[in-house]
Amino acid sequence: MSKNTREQLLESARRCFAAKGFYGASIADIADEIGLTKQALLHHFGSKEKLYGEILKGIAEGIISDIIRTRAHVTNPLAQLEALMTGILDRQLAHSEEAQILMRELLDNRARAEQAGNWYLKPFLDSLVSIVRTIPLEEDLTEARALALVYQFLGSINYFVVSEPTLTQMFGKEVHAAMRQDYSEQLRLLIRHRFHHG
Amino acid sequence: MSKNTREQLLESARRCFAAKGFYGASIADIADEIGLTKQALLHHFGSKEKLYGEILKGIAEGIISDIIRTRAHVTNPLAQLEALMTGILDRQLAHSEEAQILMRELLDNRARAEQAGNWYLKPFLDSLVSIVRTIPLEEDLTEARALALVYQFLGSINYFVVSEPTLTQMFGKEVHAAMRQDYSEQLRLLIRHRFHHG
DNA sequence: CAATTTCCTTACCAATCGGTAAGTTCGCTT
DNA sequence: AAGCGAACTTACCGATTGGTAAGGAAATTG
Repeated sequence: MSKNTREQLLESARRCFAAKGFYGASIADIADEIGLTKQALLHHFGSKEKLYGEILKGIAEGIISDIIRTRAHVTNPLAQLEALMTGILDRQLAHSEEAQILMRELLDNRARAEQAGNWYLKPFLDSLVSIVRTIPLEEDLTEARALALVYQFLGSINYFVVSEPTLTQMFGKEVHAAMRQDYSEQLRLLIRHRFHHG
Repeated sequence: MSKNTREQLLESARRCFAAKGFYGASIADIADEIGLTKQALLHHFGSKEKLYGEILKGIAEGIISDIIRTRAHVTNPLAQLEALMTGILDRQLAHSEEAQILMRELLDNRARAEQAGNWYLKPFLDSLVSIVRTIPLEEDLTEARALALVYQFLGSINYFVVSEPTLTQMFGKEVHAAMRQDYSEQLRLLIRHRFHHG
């Protein structure tokens, strides 16, 4: 039964951290959401920071294993890039709390001043860069240029996922549903056009 | 002298909210940064929420006035879109606190559950959509499709700006400086390629 | 010169934060 | 049946949060 409680706490924490951020979410809220006291949470995770750390680790592992699975099934580098990006889009849309937490992490670790190398997703970025650099006619891109390119697509994806509530608020449910349906194709178009050299 | 103090408080608040978010930044910190007590801040702004509201309003006004200025100088719609996007990129890079605050707002107003229409930047998005829909061969895009398209570029920009500390941490100062230098051109390439129909 | 307003202070408040200490209640082992 | 550790609870703790109340100094106004 302990395993279950732990998983429930992690789920609740994922929701709370996504919605309110690390500072805004209280461990009392998180525990309360599944009918426990904050001391029960502390019993399982030791501290708020450790709980948050486990969540970050879990998210990174999920994303990276997704990537590895995708890379195994596609060989052509451009198709691989396309598959990876739409795969990430689908994943983030399905688990938008994860996208929110990662976006917040991007904003907060400036303040938290974590030591270098502590970031879980660098291998993921590195593999994207190396894929771009094997695309025909793009082999001699500098690391910075390839990274900038990759980052444009990643930015599009994450920004869109994270904007859901605001977009729905501003343009209505129907428009956002249509956007969501189109986005995958639009992303593919964007990538293809970018690499379709005259 | 009051005007000066007010402006100093706004600047300090902008920095703090950008770095720590609405919940993470305390009014005591903000006031302390210019050598005052939090009660002085409350005297000028009434409450934390009102202070934050003024900052949001200021940011939106700045961006929108930038847009209006740009639109007056360029006529061709594709060139206009390009100029607007690179203009926004430059602006956000120069005032990265603003980009951070807007990104946080995107994440937090889900939790704050603000009433619809309360968002300051809708007119800005609307004008971008209308520009896209006047680009040759794109006239019959639906609103959702045009918005998705615009959002891809905006996402690229804001995500990049906000990632500065993390990118610097992961890849070093030099790589990030190179990325920053390239990003404007890469953005232009992305836009041009996207609309360059075979 | 007197009165008022602006700007800021110290003093205080209840609420909430993350975390510690000390049980209690349970199921499992020996 | 005795013991034990895991899973929780209530009861606290000091620190910090946003905000109120009251007053003082100084400039502005009558």
